[in-house]
Amino acid sequence: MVSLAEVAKRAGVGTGTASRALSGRGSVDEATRQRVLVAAEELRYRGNAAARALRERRSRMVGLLLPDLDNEFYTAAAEVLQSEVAAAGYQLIVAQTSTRLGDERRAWESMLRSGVDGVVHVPVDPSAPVPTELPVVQLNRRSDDGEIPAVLTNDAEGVEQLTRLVLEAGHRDIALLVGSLEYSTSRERLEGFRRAIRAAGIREVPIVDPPPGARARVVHADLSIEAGIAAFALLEGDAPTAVLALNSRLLLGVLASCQRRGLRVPEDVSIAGMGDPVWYAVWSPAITTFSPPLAEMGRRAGREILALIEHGDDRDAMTPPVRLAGELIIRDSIVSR
Amino acid sequence: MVSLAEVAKRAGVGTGTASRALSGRGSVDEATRQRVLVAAEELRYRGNAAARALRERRSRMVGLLLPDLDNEFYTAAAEVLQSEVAAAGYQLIVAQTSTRLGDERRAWESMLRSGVDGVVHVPVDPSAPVPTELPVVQLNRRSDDGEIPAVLTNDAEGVEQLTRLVLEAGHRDIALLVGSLEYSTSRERLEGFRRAIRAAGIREVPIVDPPPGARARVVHADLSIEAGIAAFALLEGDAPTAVLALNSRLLLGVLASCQRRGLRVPEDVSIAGMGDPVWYAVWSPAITTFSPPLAEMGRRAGREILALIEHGDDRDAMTPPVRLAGELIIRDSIVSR
DNA sequence: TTGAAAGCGCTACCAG
DNA sequence: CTGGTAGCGCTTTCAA
Repeated sequence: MVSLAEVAKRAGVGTGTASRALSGRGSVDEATRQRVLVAAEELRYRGNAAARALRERRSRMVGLLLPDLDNEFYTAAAEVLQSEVAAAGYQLIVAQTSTRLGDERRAWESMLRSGVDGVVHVPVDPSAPVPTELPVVQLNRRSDDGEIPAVLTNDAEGVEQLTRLVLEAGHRDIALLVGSLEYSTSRERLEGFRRAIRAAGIREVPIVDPPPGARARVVHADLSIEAGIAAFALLEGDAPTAVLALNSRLLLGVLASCQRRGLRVPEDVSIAGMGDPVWYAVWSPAITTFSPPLAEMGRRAGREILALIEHGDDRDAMTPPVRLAGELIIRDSIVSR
Repeated sequence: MVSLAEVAKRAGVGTGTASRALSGRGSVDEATRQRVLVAAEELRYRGNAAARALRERRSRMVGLLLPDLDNEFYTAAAEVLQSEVAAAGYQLIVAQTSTRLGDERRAWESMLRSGVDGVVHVPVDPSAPVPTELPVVQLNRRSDDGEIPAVLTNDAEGVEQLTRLVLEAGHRDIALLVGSLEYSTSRERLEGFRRAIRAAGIREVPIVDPPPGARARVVHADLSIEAGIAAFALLEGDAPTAVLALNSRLLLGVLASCQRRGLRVPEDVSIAGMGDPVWYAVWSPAITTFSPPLAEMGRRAGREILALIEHGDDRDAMTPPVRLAGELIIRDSIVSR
């Protein structure tokens, strides 16, 4: 590894001058600067990130803490986030929180040890404390601690709209498949759902022995195909005419269940989704869905964390959370009754 | 940030002893070690990664250079790779190569500047030189430079099997949709395809004005839905009875095209895919596909890069490339003629 | 077993 | 404008 001292020697200057010439900070005679630049070029000088980080007390690295790298919902945001921070000269360090239980704490620890300047965080356990010693921006979901800056979408309104769409199509026997209430997103989505059904005068009924008639059932499930199948099985023999499955894997589970039982979509069961993985639009029927602006959210989270890092703690400028509106995409999976 | 010196002071020892107590290297009296451990705990000592990296001349960071974070094909491997290196105490730094042209070079530069100890690389431009100053393991594809260790799947055999499946179903008018020949994967897949059709006595014909009869057509396309639609359009009016679309987005494009033109799958057009995104199994018809062991590949790439980093340059031990066999998953999208 | 001290490569300060 | 130098926090000799 070629060091600054070697560049300086070759250019016939001191390390201080070489440093200033390369960084552009402080004044250097133009001729001298050129000599240094040439020497650096010839030696293929790249600098030593660790030394710089040690001296400057900042690493120019941003951490991304997410539940799961293999999830189009997060990676759609991560892609843009990476570009955003890279454009500002930062590296992105990625760690996953939920491969095993207790991993969120562990992931935070290793993030902190790595010396990142700030972290973009998709929380899993909303009650877990979030480190206060460095800038943090939460993405998509938020912790119970409402003081942390966050970039979210309008989950409640989105699901409310989606539900209204179903109601307006004449459905009166509706099921909602949603994640654990632990998540702020699930709570907000449920809230949106309830607003819509209440406004339509429909009551929420228990899953076991539900009374007949106009009704809404809510099932909480893990976000997997299997959980979607299991959740739909709970409605067994008394299937709703419309299902809102607020996660692509849950939705896939519902789709699989319908196939197995010979229920046609959307003729027998209308379906609405959340997010917009590429296959939604091509499925037959194409899936009607509420789609958060994931790319925009990733970009915004990147900008916010960079701003927090570079302009220090004007976090007041950002709380309360940024809400970026999602899009209601009406396709063919909801049919009128 | 609490430093080692502070821990040492609190424990009443020198920094050297504190360092040895914490790292476990070198001998320390058990009682002293306990004092240090307690002091570190009380002070919530985390250490300074930059200082350690500077001193030890290694950062305990691994880079991952991939075309695109928003692609289930890579992220399926990335997820496992991240866990693997994290378990060994390494951080994963991610950079994307193909958001804009020339980005691969740029991404490499910033990787190198960041001081990672090694890089797992999914090459985009196979002719671009790969840095030799640090360990590199290529994943899924390889550069023209055959000396670089790589973790691949058996693309050629896989596609050959897939093609045979189609042939055995009686198809004699087949199209292959595959990526640019630039990619080693595409070349290998094409080779597998050709082996199979040759063995069956079927000739490859040009896309424009193809002669009728038993024939195979090959279309190269970008890996997007739109490109899939465009590629299928090239076969316009003279559609094959079976299509191998060797990428999930290309396949989605074919599916979309078939829908628009009222072609039924698989009755009118049989389809075979590559990879295994979650929706393949639930689609109707469920997609028959050749699925590389992405998780296993990610794990292996992680192990190889760690081995290269920690046991130095016994790269000879690994070249030639590791091939992990994929799985032929027979479902319902290919029908007999 | 232990403490003192050198030095990793860099930036920023200070004197010239 | 420039070179010398201190010092960021750590690990690793080296003597004691």
